[in-house]
Amino acid sequence: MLREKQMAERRRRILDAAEALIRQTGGTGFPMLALAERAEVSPTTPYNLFGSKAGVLYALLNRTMDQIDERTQSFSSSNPIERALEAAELGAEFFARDPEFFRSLYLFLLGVRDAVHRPHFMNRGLEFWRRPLETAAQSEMLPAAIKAEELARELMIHFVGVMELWLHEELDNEGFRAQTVHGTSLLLLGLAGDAMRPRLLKRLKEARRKLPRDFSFGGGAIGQSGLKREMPPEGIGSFKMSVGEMKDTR
Amino acid sequence: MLREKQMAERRRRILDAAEALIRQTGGTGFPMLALAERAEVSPTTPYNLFGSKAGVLYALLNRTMDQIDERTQSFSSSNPIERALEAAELGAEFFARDPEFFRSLYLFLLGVRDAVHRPHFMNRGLEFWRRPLETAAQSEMLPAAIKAEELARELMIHFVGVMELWLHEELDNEGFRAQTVHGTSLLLLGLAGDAMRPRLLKRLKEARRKLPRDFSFGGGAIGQSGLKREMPPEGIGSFKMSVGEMKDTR
DNA sequence: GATAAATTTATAGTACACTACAACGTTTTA
DNA sequence: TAAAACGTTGTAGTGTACTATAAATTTATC
Repeated sequence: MLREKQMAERRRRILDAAEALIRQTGGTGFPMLALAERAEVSPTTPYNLFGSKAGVLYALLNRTMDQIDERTQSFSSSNPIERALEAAELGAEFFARDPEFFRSLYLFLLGVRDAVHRPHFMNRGLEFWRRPLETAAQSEMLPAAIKAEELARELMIHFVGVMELWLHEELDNEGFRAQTVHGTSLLLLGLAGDAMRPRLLKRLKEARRKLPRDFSFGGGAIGQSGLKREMPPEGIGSFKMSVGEMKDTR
Repeated sequence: MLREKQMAERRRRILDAAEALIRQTGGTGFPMLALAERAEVSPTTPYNLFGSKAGVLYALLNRTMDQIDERTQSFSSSNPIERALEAAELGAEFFARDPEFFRSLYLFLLGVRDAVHRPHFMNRGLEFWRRPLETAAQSEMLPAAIKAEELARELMIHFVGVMELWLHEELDNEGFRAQTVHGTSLLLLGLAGDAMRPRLLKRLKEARRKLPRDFSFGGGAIGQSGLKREMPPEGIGSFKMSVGEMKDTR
């Protein structure tokens, strides 16, 4: 009993320390030793409790999402399609509200194979998109061509794609929100009945205005696939150590 | 002149070695020293030529895509919507045809901040989706609510999202293809005129049958956000070293 | 209160990416 | 042909995640 309580306490301290370090250093590049010191545990304890650095960060992400879960419980609209749009705005807003923190976390976690924490997290994401569509199943809102679950999955997939651009800074916060709403509207548009179409087209057009103007990514062509020098003009230093925000690590 | 030729030759050897090592070891976890040895260059040369391990891998990815670029140049259909569906199949097929290789590469590169190679690569991806829609701009195929560029971007975003699931093995090759076609159909459905709708609905339904049956991810709930033990039953060993396929590195 | 059980701690060690720098050899220039 | 410019090489070194293990400490049990 006491044992478990103390373990939970240590876990909490470690996650607190990790969050503080991310905010302080602006990335996940902090040494595990610094984490242990700040959490006032031994250097090996984070490994005992979370298995790896990725384990710590996934647990932190999950905890953070717990804290905000309440927000996503209530939708003001009674129409499934409207609720899906609400979810899109809510989802984008959630991450865009704390960009440095989430970008750091995701940039690290996206490239990580983690069979422990990731499934929980992905289920949670799917659930987030499924909820607004719940009543759509029995209502006549959705045509027979698709099930609510299938649509939820498409909405999540789109969101993941937008997120991927956002966290690589190919999309700013404004673009993140706009692109999410834009794609969500577009995905819904194909299924909506004539009654909802005008509403969705309106949302599409609104979001469209806030989409990034230039649809290309910085940099551009750098010669034929490795036959020329593909180094940045000002030298290597500028990107050498920016790999996943980590100094060396993994 | 000769100098450049030799440098290109060294680059080629390094990329060849990297590809061979990935196929041999089934991941990107090989040491840079092994890469240098296999390419018969000094340990520091890959850093001189590519800046980092990520640089090597991005260059390799780009080179690989060069080799297959021809394939994506021709579409058999004259209808933009049909061509977009062709692109969806082609895109999924391209990666699914060599899953170990691309999964390794992406799992590493997704989590990496790289201002040098990534923009080139993303532009290339966008171009891939833009091409089938090229003639859609002047034709009456697309409604005024959206531009071809905007649609191309949505298709790419969706593809990126599907890819993210696939490379984390939350989608197998079959699911990758089906989900890509499914989402592409759905995105197009909202914009298609009445003439194309039946065709798209048919594609949607076909793809739907091949979608994964269970829409949840393995693992599932693991207790309240880090207050309980979140370790795998059989111990830590099974995932400790699977972080991004790298042993330590970055 | 004494003993057993479990887990944290401390320490030392491994493997790796990446860096710095001086010496070398090769290519280019004059 | 001589000299200069340049990139590669070799080596040594830094910082990091992660591991192994034995000792210490804390908790649970009798």
